[in-house]
Amino acid sequence: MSVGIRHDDLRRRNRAMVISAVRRAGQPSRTEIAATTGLSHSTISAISSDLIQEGILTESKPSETASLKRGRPQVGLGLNPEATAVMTVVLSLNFLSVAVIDYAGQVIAEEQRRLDTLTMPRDELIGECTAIVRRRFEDPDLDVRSVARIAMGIQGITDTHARAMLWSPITSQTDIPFADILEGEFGIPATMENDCNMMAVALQWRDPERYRDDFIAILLSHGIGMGLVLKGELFTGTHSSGGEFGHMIHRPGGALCRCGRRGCVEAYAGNYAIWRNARMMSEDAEPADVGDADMRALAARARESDGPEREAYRKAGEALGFGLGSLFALIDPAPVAMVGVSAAAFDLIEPALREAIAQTAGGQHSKSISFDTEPNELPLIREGCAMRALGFVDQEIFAPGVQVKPGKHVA
Amino acid sequence: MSVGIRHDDLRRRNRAMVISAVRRAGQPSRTEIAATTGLSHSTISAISSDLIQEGILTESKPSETASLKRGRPQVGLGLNPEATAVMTVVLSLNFLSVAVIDYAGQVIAEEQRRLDTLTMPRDELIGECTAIVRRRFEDPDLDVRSVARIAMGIQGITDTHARAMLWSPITSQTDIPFADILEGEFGIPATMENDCNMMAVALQWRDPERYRDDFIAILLSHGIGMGLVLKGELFTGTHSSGGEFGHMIHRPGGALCRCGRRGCVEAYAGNYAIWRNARMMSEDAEPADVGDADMRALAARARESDGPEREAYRKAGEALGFGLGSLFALIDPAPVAMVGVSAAAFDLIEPALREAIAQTAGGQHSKSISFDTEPNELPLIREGCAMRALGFVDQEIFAPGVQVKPGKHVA
DNA sequence: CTCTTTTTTTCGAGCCTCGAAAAAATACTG
DNA sequence: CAGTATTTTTTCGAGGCTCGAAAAAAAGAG
Repeated sequence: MSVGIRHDDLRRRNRAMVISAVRRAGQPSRTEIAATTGLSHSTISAISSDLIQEGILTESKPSETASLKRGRPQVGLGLNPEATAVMTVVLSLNFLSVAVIDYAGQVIAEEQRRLDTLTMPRDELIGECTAIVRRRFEDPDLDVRSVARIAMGIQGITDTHARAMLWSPITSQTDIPFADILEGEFGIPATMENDCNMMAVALQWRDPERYRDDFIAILLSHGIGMGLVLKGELFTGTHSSGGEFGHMIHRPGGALCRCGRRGCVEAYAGNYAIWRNARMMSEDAEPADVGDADMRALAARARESDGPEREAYRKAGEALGFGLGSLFALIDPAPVAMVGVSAAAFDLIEPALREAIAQTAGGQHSKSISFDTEPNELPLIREGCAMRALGFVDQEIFAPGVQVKPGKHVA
Repeated sequence: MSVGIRHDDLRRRNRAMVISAVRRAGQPSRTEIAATTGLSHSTISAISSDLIQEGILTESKPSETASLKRGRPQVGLGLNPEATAVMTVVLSLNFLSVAVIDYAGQVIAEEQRRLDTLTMPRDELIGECTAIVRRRFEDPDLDVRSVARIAMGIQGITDTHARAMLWSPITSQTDIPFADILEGEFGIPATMENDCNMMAVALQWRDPERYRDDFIAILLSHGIGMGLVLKGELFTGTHSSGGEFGHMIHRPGGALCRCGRRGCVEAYAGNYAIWRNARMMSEDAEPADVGDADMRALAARARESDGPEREAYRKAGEALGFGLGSLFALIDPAPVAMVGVSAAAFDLIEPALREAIAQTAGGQHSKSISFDTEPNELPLIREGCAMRALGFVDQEIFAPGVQVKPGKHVA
């Protein structure tokens, strides 16, 4: 069962609520905050004056929404950009990037770097990651002590506690405890996040109307990944980052997947699988890396004529459709965002995908399921990491100590 | 975002915590409750003396665990059986049962009845359900006003809010708002629960060691159903009861399922599917009802000789294995309880099932996944309904009013 | 310049939890 | 059998938190 509520938790939680309301709403007045949180004006007044005093919030004086109304004008509350900063590190295939983000969410410094992740030995890979972070800290413009959190995102499987990369397609290395490494190196709390989960987090912030309580973000790239939000919360597996949509079984004993098994969705819909089918290679052919440019050229050819390229995309759509259908049997249909280079070829994928879904339990709603596409995953992953890190800071700045004890579950 | 915590919520929640601790632990002393909830002894003392005064808890004097220790002996706190009562109604294929359960969880009255659910018209089906409940209320031994909740369980799909049956294999009727019907008829709050979810709830109470944070209950009967507990909480779909494991796609375009689609797991592992395969009928053959006795005879024949019967169970195991494998790709492996008549034939199913799982993303753990079997689902469903109803009562008795406002989700 | 309206702050009241100390209830000891 | 030690439970005052009501502040309207 979850633990009882102590008297001191009360303030802590309500402070959290106020900060979260401000981060979400932009420049809300105290009155608006009182309305959305359900707390009384007196309480909001007390909490926000504390937060301002502590330098967490700032009053953003007048102007803004031209006050045409009578009465005392509202004064907006905003996050103080200088309250603290966070750092994001995103490691993807052959590419490493880092960014420093202020408390209000603005990027204040960044650096990107190409490197050959696939062949790189373990130590070198870790070394590159720590080095790029170190260079940011050496930047004289940046006050080192202002960085309160590092969130690292990686393509691959991470553990539930967001401490380590367990497996990744971008390197042959496994089980790298990046969070511990970064914390040890820089003495700043760090987490290791799954790329697709961060995409989902970012979508939630980018378009809260559309991506709110339930939605799915699917990465269509070299591999197939998924970030899933259910009832407003990121869904993770019980041991790992979870949601290995790409490795649901599409055809038992079917095409060879990069993971070594057969018949996974990814073995039909990953870049290498589309490439393999478009070239009419065997379904057992070893998965090969395909560049984004090659994939775009492939899509162009598929649009031109009805040859094996188009058929390859059709097969990808079918695999994705049946996979989504099975998923929808479990969680009910939800809006889907397709992200990554093959999302730019979604026009080639969609017909077969919808046809497949229509044959599944999700089928009755197949027409109403809406798809969005976003070809570029990296900015999304970075945004997600930033929001995640800021979220942790929000929770920690106001909660000096006093964390819930690990309790048993509740009925 | 979720709503702020009011000062009065504090007591409400801590009262809930105490009641829940007592329901879970049996006869805990105040000291034990203080330990598990993390609240101070003074607080527990205050809350429990309130609860005793209100007739919700009782002090179960001494004896019990022979107090060999020095010092003042602990006095156990228990639920007062007379505090209130709940009623469960379970509707399954050709069978309707009702039970009255006291606040401590003991059955105090019950009635069961056979009826032909498949052919029964809508009004008659509803009429039978209300009539059996009415008969309980007419029992002079029962104080009508003591029943505070009705939980109805049904095989089939229910909506997220536990108000209505949307679809069920036991009748051709759809969208029956049983919760509203019972509330309207008897003026007592009611819910409409999915059978497999209730099985999962019951398992959690029966064996909290084994079935705690993450586990799966699978109903192997006429159809294939699933109840899923993740991170200690019942997992439901966003619109429906969710977890339609039986209708994940095993083989695209494959065998005909009772739901009208093709290739579902159920079309290979449901009773009718096993029967169809054992008789070497076409996979397109219309699903037919098979009695439990016939299924037991089939299993016996399969054990005797390696004929089509054994092959039918093998196919069922394969379908279940690949389905579980896909599920484990999404949620990580967890203990599984197999429930229902075909769980008694699990020895015939298990080899192929494990072989299939080994070929999937869950494969690396296939050996460590443990299966439990329970051939009789009805008692589980009833227990689950009872615990669910009592849980609601626990929440409502101490929370007179003051419910959280429907809020937006939190970061 | 005064009145009206709206936002924000102030202030006392009422709860709630906590820690410390007291009270209660039993086993151990000689 | 009386006194001591030990453990559980209750009591009591202190400190904090939120709330509602009223006051204060800051504008536009007339």
